[in-house]
Amino acid sequence: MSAPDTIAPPALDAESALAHAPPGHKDDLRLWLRMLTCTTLVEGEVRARLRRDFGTTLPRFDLMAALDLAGGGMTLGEISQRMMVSNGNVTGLATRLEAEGLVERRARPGDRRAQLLRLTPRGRREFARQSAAHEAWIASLLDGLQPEERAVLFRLLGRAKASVRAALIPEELP
Amino acid sequence: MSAPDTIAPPALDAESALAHAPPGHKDDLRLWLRMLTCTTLVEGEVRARLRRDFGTTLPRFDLMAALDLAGGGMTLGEISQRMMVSNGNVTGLATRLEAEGLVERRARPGDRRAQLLRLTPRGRREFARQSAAHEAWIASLLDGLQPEERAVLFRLLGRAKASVRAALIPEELP
DNA sequence: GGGGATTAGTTTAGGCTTCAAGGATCGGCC
DNA sequence: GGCCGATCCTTGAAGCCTAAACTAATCCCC
Repeated sequence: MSAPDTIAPPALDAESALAHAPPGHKDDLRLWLRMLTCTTLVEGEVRARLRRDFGTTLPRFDLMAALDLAGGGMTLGEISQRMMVSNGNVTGLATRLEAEGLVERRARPGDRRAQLLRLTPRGRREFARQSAAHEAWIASLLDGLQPEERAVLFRLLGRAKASVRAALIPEELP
Repeated sequence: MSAPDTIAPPALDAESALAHAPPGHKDDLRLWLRMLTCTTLVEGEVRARLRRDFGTTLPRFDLMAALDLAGGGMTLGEISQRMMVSNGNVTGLATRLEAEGLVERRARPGDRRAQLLRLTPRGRREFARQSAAHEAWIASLLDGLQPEERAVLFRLLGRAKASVRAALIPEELP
């Protein structure tokens, strides 16, 4: 018998590395790792392009996207819920975007605790450019899928999302 | 006419917020946002549980998982490729894990540039505990999916991954 | 051998992110 | 009116992450 081949396989990601693992109850794990790989690939590419083409970052873009969608401004708390990040995180992002003149803080009438964040005109212009490019990037990255595949994938991801939320929410009650 | 209702809709995530946007070429965008939401939900829960139950973090766990799978140790470069993160990132993670006695650096025979990273016995024990819990968490989060749904989702995510890689790789040639 | 390109890893500066603690404000209840 | 708890936001410490510049070692081709 020749020497055992212990050279690591040239796997590119964790999910592929697990592809030849012994069978077991690891199907869910593989599914999760594949989803994560997929997301990481897209996200990394979007980050790189936002930086290269617009000199901005994904969190900044996400925050501006939220503001753009909600025409009337949002409080920092609403933003943090929408972006699924912590409060303090949004504080910092808002501060940097404000310093760049892309968003502005405004007092919310009748509540001196809260502040409404909204895009400045310049912020709106900037975001419009970024948003158009972003949409095209995503479309091109998913270009290899057939229309029906997209529809089924969309539906199944919705089912997955519901499954995760159902497993999550009951535990979050103190 | 009464005052306009400018209160933001109570959407929980970006994808839901987009659900009633005007139709257009935004299907891909919605698909992507749904995938991202799904991933973010799972990832956030895993992070929280790793912290709560084991006092560790997801990047640490991921690095140890890579080492555990590759019995003979991996170089920092291999790890950074597998985890799809930068070189410098792995340097820092390895340093922290080494300080905790969970991994150890070893010279690679015949190449004084590279070093092999491997789990210490204690690291292997720790990871075994964490890994078992992690696998159960994932299974419980995806519990709401039928077996056939999982199979189809797995296949379609594979197609999506291939699509993204195909759109990516040609551009990375200088 | 010697020299240039390549590869492995570290360092640095800056941004992102969380958790936990704290300050300010609001609302309701007596 | 005055207090108590809840809500909104900020701050601070620590870790994660990247890009870019750098050092050290190896490879290779002549």
